[in-house]
Amino acid sequence: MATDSTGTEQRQPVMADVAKLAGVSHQTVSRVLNGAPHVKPDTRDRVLAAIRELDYRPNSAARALVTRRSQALGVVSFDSTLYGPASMLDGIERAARSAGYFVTVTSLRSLDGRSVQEAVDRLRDQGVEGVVVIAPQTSSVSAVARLSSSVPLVAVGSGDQARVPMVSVGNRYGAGEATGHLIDLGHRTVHHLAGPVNWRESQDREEGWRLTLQAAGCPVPEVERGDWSARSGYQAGLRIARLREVTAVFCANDHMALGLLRALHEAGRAVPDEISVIGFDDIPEAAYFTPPLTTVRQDFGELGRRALELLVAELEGGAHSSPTQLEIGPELVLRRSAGPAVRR
Amino acid sequence: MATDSTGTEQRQPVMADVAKLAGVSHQTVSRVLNGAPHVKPDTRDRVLAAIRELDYRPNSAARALVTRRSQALGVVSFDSTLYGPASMLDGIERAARSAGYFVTVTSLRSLDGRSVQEAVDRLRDQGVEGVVVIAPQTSSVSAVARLSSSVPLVAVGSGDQARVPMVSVGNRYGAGEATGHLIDLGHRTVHHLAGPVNWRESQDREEGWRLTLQAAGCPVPEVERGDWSARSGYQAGLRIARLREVTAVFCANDHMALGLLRALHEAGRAVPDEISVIGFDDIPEAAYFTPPLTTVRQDFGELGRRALELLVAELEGGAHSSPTQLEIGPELVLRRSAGPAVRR
DNA sequence: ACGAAGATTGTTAGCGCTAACAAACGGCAT
DNA sequence: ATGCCGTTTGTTAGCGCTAACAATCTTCGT
Repeated sequence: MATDSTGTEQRQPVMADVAKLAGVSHQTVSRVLNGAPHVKPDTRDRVLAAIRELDYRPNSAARALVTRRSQALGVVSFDSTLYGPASMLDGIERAARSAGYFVTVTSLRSLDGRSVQEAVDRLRDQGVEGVVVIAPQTSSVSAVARLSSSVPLVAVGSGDQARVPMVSVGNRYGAGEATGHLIDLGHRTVHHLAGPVNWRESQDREEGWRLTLQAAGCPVPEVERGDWSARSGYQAGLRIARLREVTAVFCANDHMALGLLRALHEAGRAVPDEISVIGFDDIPEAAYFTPPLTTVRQDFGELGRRALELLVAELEGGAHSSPTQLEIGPELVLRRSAGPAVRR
Repeated sequence: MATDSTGTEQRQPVMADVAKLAGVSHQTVSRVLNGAPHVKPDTRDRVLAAIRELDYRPNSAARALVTRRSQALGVVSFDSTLYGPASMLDGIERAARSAGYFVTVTSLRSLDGRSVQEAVDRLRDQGVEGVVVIAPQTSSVSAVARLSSSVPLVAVGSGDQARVPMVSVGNRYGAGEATGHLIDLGHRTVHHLAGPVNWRESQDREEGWRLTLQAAGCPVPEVERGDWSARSGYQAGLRIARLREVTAVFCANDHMALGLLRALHEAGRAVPDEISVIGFDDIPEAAYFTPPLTTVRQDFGELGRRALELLVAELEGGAHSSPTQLEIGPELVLRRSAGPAVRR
């Protein structure tokens, strides 16, 4: 109708334009677009040709309005600058794309309950069909658990307390592996440089460490604590370097281990000859630390992928047949920063 | 109308429901929602109360359909696992949020023209109002330039060849600073560990290095080349360690510098006493390398933020008054990995 | 050759919202 | 009181698409 109003309209073509050009009804165009059955090949070809000729693009808002499906999923992430969250996001996005969804992200600086709730609401208002929350802190875990959300939601993080589907890594197990390895190496005990108290992953790793120590009958030393950053690891390292009895340290993540390594180096304490160090994460740089870092690898990408699969299953399956709590096993990667205890 | 069909409908409330409850027309509800003038405070309050009572959420698809605005922007990123892209994405998202937009991401593994074009198309089909392309490779830069896109588009990357608005860091300048610093320190010349040839940033940094060397009358040694990874830096380092005449190396990024540091250490070449090393990026870990890395800081977050501002200006300004090519100045950060040349 | 059962296409009615216009309501100058 | 103007509200049309159903055309058995 508008094609002839001024003659040179250059409005985006709509389905009706395609229909007219192909000599069919708009519904038939819709059928072709959606792969509906019962369209004569000949007709389909004409429609397709018309679509190409006009460079027609379906309007997603109109489709979303009537189908009530936006093809969009939301991700609430925490500081997506960090390697972990960034990798998970990446995994999520890839998996989403291959499942036919778009991903809308929103990155939080703080993970208190209100922020998470707000972010989820915003996303939901935008029409996402489901949400993945990258929720490592305990506060956010409980926030997620409390979420009065009307969208399907999956959490990636650590822990099993929340009442939402969640995929996480076996932090206790990984910490146990690392600690056990050091004990096997002959260390009398293993010190621990932990992450922030209010992070679930930090708690789990600490617990894994403690339990393993106890099971082996080793004394459980005081925990040093950092905030995940290399800087905090360095500061903790300064303290640890002064403790002559320390021969092995398990760090809750690689960044802190890096800082620790640096502090130890400055203090003239040789790694691994005097002190063994093990990290957690296996960031890509870990193999090039001085010395190369023995660490516990976790596959963040896989984590994200699984979370997304869970969400999609919930979205499309309807039936909640799939397990609602998933744990991915981490893996100890041996490098040079941990060696046998040597008594001098 | 549906509230009484089966009695216990639990369909999401729509504007009409709110209108009925507040005793006004749906248009008035719309007016309240959109802050239109000429609504009696009393009426507004009643509408607001009804909205709260029903927990009404406007349907964004319906709004997008009629307003032709989706409130969504797209980001095409390259391997958002890397620190740079991840930080830019983060900056973009934050800026977008505060400007009232959502961000839909799609992360590419390869940045050839077809992939970029496809990604932009996908995004556009989804209804984004504009797109930011994080486009560091030359192939993608030209791809972007060629993009037959009907959405406003801004690129973040390096270079000024493309015909699209772009924000980038002063790679030549930064490389010059680093190289100049080493020359000032008394080094006869500076070697260069470059990035992949087809990356624009790599080319620019190399050019900055070369020009500075030439300007100072220094010999320009053969370039070593890596692929940005610590691993490739390590391998290049193995080669460099054998070259006795090398006293200073400028690395095109921090990760390669890390690998180089490790190789040098293994080869027993002291940094900075025997060889000085400077990186580029200033990733958070750089300060904790052994030794702490002197490097050129670039503010990725700021880059993303600026790109988004440019896009929003284009979107909302209409008038293309703002400069269409922006460059952010990097900054040399002095740490311990670079020191005076010492002749022994 | 006739009707039933598919196959294929068209028609109609919204999805939930905003834009545009129309109507109703007040206040105030005359 | 009368009419004019600005304020406040309501009514009517779509936005571009899909769902549901109606209409038409084939094909085939008998």
